[in-house]
Formats: sequence, C-alpha cells, structure tokens
Amino acid sequence: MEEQSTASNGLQESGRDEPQGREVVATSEAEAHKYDASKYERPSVTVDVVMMSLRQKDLQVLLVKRRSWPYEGMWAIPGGFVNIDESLEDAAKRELQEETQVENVYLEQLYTFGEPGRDPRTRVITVVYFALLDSERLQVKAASDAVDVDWFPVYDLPPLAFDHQQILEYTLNRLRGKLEYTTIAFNLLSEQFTLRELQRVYEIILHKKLDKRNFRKKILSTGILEDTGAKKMEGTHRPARLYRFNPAAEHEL
Amino acid sequence: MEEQSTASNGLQESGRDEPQGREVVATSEAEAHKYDASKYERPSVTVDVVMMSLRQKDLQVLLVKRRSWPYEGMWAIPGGFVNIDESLEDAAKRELQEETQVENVYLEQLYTFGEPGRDPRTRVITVVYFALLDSERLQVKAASDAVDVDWFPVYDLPPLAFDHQQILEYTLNRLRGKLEYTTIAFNLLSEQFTLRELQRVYEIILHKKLDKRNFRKKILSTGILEDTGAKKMEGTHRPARLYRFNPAAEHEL
DNA sequence: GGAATAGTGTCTCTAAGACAATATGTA
DNA sequence: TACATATTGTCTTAGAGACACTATTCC
Repeated sequence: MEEQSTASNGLQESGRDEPQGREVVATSEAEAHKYDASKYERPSVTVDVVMMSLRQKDLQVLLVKRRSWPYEGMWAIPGGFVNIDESLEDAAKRELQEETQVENVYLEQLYTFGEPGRDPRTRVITVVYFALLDSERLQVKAASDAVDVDWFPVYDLPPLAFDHQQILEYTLNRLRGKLEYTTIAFNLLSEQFTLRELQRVYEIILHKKLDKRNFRKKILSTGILEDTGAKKMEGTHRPARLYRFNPAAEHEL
Repeated sequence: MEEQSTASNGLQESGRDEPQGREVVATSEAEAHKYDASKYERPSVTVDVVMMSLRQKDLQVLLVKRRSWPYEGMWAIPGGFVNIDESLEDAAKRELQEETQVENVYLEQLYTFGEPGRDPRTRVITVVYFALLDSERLQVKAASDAVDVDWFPVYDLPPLAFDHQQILEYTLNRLRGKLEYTTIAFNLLSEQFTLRELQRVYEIILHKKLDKRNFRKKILSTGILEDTGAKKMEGTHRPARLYRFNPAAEHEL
C-alpha cells in the first residue's frame, strides 16, 4: 500500500499520473529520460496453459518436464512467451497447438499470477489459460509424444515447478465451480456420448458420487441434450442411448 | 495458432521448449546479458483498478482524465506500471491509495487484457483489478480531489480511452454475477446499514426492483446479518433497524 | 390524525435430493 | 436364463416469487 512511483517505468497506460512525457504535455519529459533507459526493468510476460482431459477414467493434466535450471527435471505446466504482436489468447492457442495439435478446443483465461519471487530467474508474470480437450480427438496424438511431455491424474501429481501446484489447485476449483452452472463439462466428451459418460465426468471432477436418477432428470429437463437415435453397446448388457450437445440451447444449467 | 518460437523471446518459464540452454546452471546472469538486448521486445505490464462506490444513490466509478496523447482529454480507468519487485495486488493497492487514500477495501483481480492494438503507443498488457469502496469512508476525500479525477455513474459514462469501456462492461457483469452468490455487496455499505439500504445496493447493481418481503426474508434467513440494536431515523417516519455484517457467517448467500 | 417508510406471513410452484424396481441387450 | 447396465417415478423438503396489510415515528 505504500506510495511508489508508477511513473517510474516510463509509460503509463491509463489516465493519470501520466509518466512521462514523450507525450506532449510535458508533465514528465524529465522522467521519460530518466526512466526509459531501461534502468527500470520490465517484467516478462508468459502464457501458461493448463490442459485437461479425461483419460482412463481420470481427469488428467498435461505437463512438461523441465530440462534446465530452475526446477530442472521437475514437471511444469506448458507455457511460453507472449510475442509482441500476438494476443494473449493467440499465445495460448499456439501453446496448445504445440503440445497437442488439437484445434477448436475450449479455452478460457483463468487468472494472472505475478508474485515477484515466483520465478528465480527474473520477474515473470504469467497469464494462465485453461483448456479442456475431449479424449477422443486426443488419443491419436498421445502415442507420438516425446518422453518429456506426459499426462498426469490431477489427484496424483508429481512435484511441480514454480507455483504450478497452486495454479492447478486454482484451476480445479474454477472447473468445479463452473461445472454447476455452465455446460463446460461437455468439452471433455466427444460429439456423441451416453448419459452415464456425462455423469462420470461430473463425478470425477466433483470427486463424489451422484444419484443416477436425479442426474438424468436434471440434465434432460434442461433440454441441452439431443437424442441421436443411435445407441452405444459395450459389454454384455443393455445398450445406452447416445446423445449430442444441442448448441441451440442456452449454455446454462 | 501458427507455430512460433516461444524460445525466441529469450526466456521460457515453463517446462518445455526450453529456449536453449544458456540456462544451464548459471543463474540468470548469462541470460540477462544475452537476451535483454531487446532484440525481442517485451510488452509493458500495467495494473488498472476499477473502483466503484455508491454515491448519490448511484453506482459510480472513478475515472481520471488523460492529459496527453493518446486519447488526450478522455476519461480512463486509473492504472499504472507494475514495479519490478512488486506483486500485482500490491500495485493495485498502491493505485487505489493514490486515488482514494482509502485502505482495507475489497479488491479482486478481474481479468487481463492484452490485445496488441489496445494501446497505440506500445504493447501494453493490463491486469485489471476491481475495488469496491463504501461511500461513508470516501466522502471525506471526495471534495479535496483534483479536477481531473471524478466519479461517474456506471450507467452514464463519458467516452472512454483505450478499451476501457469494454473493461467496465466486463466488470459490471462480474459484479452482477457475484452479487447472487457472495456477500460482495456489503463492501459498498458502511459498517452499519438498514435492510432497505442493502436492498437498494442490489437494486442498483442488478438494475431492477426487488420485492421487499422476499429480499428481507432471504437475507435474514442466511444469518449473515447481526442486529446492532441501534436504529436509524431519517425523515418523518418509523426508524429502521441497523444491521451489521456478521463475518463469522460463511461468506455465501 | 396524516404522512411516510419499516416491518411482517401465506400460498404456490419449482427444483433438489432420497430412494428401488423394471427393461434390454449379450452370451 | 444369467448377467450387467440402462432406464424410469414418487415423495419430501427447501427456496423463490407473488402478493397486502399493520406498525411506528414525526409533525
């Protein structure tokens, strides 16, 4: 809460305390000279992308193994620099592409972490995005991956680099919260799915059992599902109806 | 979505695509030398703070008038650079202090805006915070303010600089959303308040009338209010009970 | 007693949750 | 027919919303 000079970094975005003036009104020519000489460092900005998917009846997250200091050998959330002419979301999409080759996935900005000490190398502010991938499309790529990229169950994580554990906890909470009042969960399933599969998604993320009858009643009453007419048989028992998400319906639960 | 070298920016936060190994071991000294040659520009990072308060039965936002290009003379959300050794939240608190002299207010990180073209001067990524101030404490300061800082009703805003209109719309939506399931609204009132005053806060923010009986029933049933025993008389009619927020109660509605 | 706002109770309807029996496919 | 999962309905309870009259203070 102490007073510090915002001006000192040489450029001021908003209205007041205009820092320096290489912009007309002179409020601060002096300052400009004084500060633009990169005497005052700028933080680095990265985008990290938490990619989650349902694999082997587990909610899993994609991590990459660090190859150098700091946290060498530890696992981390994939991320990278924001290019100077690239939007934050584009940077996140690029990161997603690099790791998964999958396009058109659910992507949401989560939170920005910027504690001064979070990266021992330098000041790094990271804008964290959150992506949900359906396992169907993902399977293909999975095998071809390098050894230093892998999926981990979110409830059984290795030690993580930086503040990445905290970031994953944050992500999981957000996911749980949104599960209740949005259709975010559908992004984890392929185009057609059974109600049982959908229920499993909820159970895995909320980490508790749900009543089958109540769950079906609730989902079906919203009208967000469309019966495809097809059925899915697996094992030696009655086949289940296949549904598809009806995007015409409002995206709320 | 195209592949671009994240490495090219000289420092990679997360696990993979390690931008080449100058990291080895050496602390960041080497890095600093090699990459800070600003061959690759870094975006600037600012923190903007949307400060809202209830004034004259209106939800108002604090804006500052720009004194120079770009958007000279237009109003903007107050903000400033993040100092290199300062957390994002500290930067927001500092900004808040500079504008209002008020401490201990509700402060929340909202969203990070970073479209490449949003500031014509250079690439600026801004982390937006959101503060709610109670008008009581604010009154004092109000008068002593400079002319280039002022409060505006959120439903009747002047033209705004940068993408600040979009930011305010985003803020208002978030506020409305949180109103329903959190006690965020209490931050706009002083320590003691009547139920009618609380209802007005909801009505102003949601922009619709609420039923008095249902509102009172709902609020009182949660147990988040404590009767102070005191009453508030104004005008020539029955005085109203004064309540206080009970922080012991869970912060949910 | 008039003016003005504070304070209060009932009914209906919807949604959530607890709970168990029948239906349909395969081998 | 045995097995395994899919599918379905009822009851209770809690909360939301519609709705109108009485209470208290000042003058």
